[in-house]
Amino acid sequence: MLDTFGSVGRAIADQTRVRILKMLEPGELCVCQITAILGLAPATVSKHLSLLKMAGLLAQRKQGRWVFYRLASQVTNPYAPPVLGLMQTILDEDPVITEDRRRLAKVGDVPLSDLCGDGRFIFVGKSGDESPTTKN
Amino acid sequence: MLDTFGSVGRAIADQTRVRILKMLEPGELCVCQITAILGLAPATVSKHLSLLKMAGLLAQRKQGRWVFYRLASQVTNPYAPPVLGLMQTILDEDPVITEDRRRLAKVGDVPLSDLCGDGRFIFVGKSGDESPTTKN
DNA sequence: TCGTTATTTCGTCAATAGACAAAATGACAA
DNA sequence: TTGTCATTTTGTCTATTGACGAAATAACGA
Repeated sequence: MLDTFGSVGRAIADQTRVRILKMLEPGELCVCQITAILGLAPATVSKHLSLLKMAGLLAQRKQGRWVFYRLASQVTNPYAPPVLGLMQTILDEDPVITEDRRRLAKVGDVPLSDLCGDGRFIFVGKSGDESPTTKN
Repeated sequence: MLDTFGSVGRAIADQTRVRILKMLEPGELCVCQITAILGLAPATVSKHLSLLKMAGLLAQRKQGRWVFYRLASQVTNPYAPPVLGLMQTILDEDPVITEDRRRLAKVGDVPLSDLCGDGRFIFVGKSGDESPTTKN
């Protein structure tokens, strides 16, 4: 019980995982999209996603090679819904979160088949000079 | 903003700190009372209390040599109230929390001047064999 | 089948966190 | 003042966490 709550507590104790939860509010995203927005190594992102899923905060959907994550609607951890509910009421004005949203808007416009491909598509810098750069 | 929320997130990510928050629900407690219930070194408890206070979850009152901590009512961190509110609705059936409450009831009966005094009063074991033992 | 690609798992490393003892601080009491 | 006691700070140790690259896995397409 304390452990179950603890898994949720530890899940939201990390800035990167909070960013993931916030960027999934509008809807599901592919791992490569999340990776592109965060600018972290795929392995790192995968670990965070796995932890969030274990805590019952995220759910997973597999479509071919791609894996889509979304905020959990089915309750596997009784402490997940109130925490998810709280998260959705806060941090909307945070500069990091709004920047993530800006990147998310651009990511949404790029077909997955272009976006993935081993980090060819990476967002650099902040808003203003944030035109996506393409390797090669 | 993300940092401010992060301080609350990290605060509740630790089991010991959750226990502290739960045992303070009925009202303020002296550091030595909290220490007696937790069975941890005073320095460790002090660190946890300081962290919870920094996160805006606890407030402090000094009375002579003793320091009393209580759940924060004044808002110094905008994310503290919703989290404190959530905490008070959960974990009431958790075995660790209920055992802490049992110890709390006993601690309440002991005058502070007896309770403190360098760990003379320590709770051992679980309910059933939990008669407090007194060194000397 | 074989190669390619998205994701996960594994192994490693540096940074952080939680534990304690010892020392420092602050406050009462003689 | 001087001693005592509750609490905090400091230093140290170990365990955990978050990061990455490399290797393993899983799924598509030729």
